[in-house]
Amino acid sequence: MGRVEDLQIEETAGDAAVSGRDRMRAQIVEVAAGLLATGGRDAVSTRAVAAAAGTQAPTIYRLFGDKDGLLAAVLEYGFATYLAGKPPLDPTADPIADLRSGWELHIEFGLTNPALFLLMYADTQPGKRPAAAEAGLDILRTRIRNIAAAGRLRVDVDLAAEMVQAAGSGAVLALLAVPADQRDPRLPDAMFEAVITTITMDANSTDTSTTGTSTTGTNTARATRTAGVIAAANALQAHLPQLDELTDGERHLLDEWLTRITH
Amino acid sequence: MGRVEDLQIEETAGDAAVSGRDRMRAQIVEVAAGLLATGGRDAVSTRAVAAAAGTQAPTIYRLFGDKDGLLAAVLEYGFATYLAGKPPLDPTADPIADLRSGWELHIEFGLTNPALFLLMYADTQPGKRPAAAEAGLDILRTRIRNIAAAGRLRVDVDLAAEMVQAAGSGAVLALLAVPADQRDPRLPDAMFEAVITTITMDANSTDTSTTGTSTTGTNTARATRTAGVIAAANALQAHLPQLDELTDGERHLLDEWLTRITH
DNA sequence: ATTGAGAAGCTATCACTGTTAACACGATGA
DNA sequence: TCATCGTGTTAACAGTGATAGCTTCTCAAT
Repeated sequence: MGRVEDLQIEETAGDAAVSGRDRMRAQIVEVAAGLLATGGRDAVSTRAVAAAAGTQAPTIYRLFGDKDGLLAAVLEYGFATYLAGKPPLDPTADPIADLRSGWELHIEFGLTNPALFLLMYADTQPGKRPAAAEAGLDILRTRIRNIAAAGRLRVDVDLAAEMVQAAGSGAVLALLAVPADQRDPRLPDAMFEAVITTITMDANSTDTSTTGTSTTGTNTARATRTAGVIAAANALQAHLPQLDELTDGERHLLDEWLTRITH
Repeated sequence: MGRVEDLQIEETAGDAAVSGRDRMRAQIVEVAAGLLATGGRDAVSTRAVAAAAGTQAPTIYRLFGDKDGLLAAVLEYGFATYLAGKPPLDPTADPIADLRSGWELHIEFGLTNPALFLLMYADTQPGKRPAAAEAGLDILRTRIRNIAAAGRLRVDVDLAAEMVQAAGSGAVLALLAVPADQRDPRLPDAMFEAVITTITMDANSTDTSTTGTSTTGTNTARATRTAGVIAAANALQAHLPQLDELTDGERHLLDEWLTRITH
């Protein structure tokens, strides 16, 4: 029998008694979040969490109802904690840049908290979406509404938000499904570019953007300039096995060059 | 600890014995697939599967190693079964239309088999992708390669395939996370539109236009393919001075090869 | 100050899970 | 004929989520 919990009790002795329950609740959530982050979902068992928090399994059920309640609390806590560690919200200069920052927030959250991210978007039984996912969607919806307010949104806000969220979760899932050293770092940017050009329209027909922060304009300009080159390289690469005019060695070398061009 | 890795050794043992084993294996997989479809992931327990298949739990471990092996077999079976019930593959008229049909195949698979879909794309522990997911990606990659062969692909094949897959899984996940009557039916089409306009270019916006694909003739397929090769080589040669990715020597050598191809 | 009520701790337990060991049966191949 | 190996079957082990029921403690009301 461990008498270790005396320390915690004395720690909270100065606080009000009502905070004892909240303290224990918070500690359980934090411990569970730690177990989830280090050991994945299977590491979060009621007994393991209770032991690490210095209590017993029934306490979890008294405070959270059941294990799903605990996981929901962990998800909410983890998401809120992550958001709290980030710039709370941008004022606003360019609404599309603001959306991009929200996008990057989501991507980074997924890549740094895979277990939480899976809980958030991929663990749900059909029909129910966790509150944290709804909160994330609200963040996107708010920023998209600013784009709409600027008169640059092509589709309705709800569809645009779902598209951004779907693109983000899909990109993160695709990245997570592959070893870290084999991930294509261009995927998130490419996905955002695809969605943003579909749901928005240019401010003017002429590119008046002077700030270098927006990579959209420069990338698009460069992309259209070299699109023909890349398309030609892709086409040649697709036909590579049929290039009887080249030797095996030449084909191999050409493949490397074309990959260098297209990537 | 599974000590059963001799699955492929007794392939040549006997006919009756092998068929008996395979029969049992197939029945277990089918039963497990049924349980997964009706009751979700939690309904697939070794005892439940064994009982429904008329055997005992240890049989599963002899045939599949462990439960993950069983689930992998179920996923493979479910995906293959779904594909078998669909038009096997299109010949080719418009490569983009072909990609769209592959896209719709994936979306429909996810919506009609949520549990399998989650197993495929959302259940993976970081770093490992199930074989069925790789197979699905290959379907997309093949069709995208046809777009590249037509000289209309803006980005490299791998990135394009990952984008399409990410957009598809993200869209399905977003749809599944919401009650069926609240789903926005425009989401999949909108996502495809976003991706396809980003990764491809219009047929007439490139100097490698392969309008010859519609030319008539007996050897149309092969003839147009070589025509596409030559067009791509010509386009690449025209843009040779802009290929900053290559050194002077490489550019010179590439020039010789392209000349050899086009002549 | 006593008391009563309710919250919390704690043990034991249930039904179930994945997984494995151990034994019995049957056919197969030498 | 015999030894072997695949298979069927039972039993068991270690954990899991979840509850019941007991004990202890706190604290406001009397």
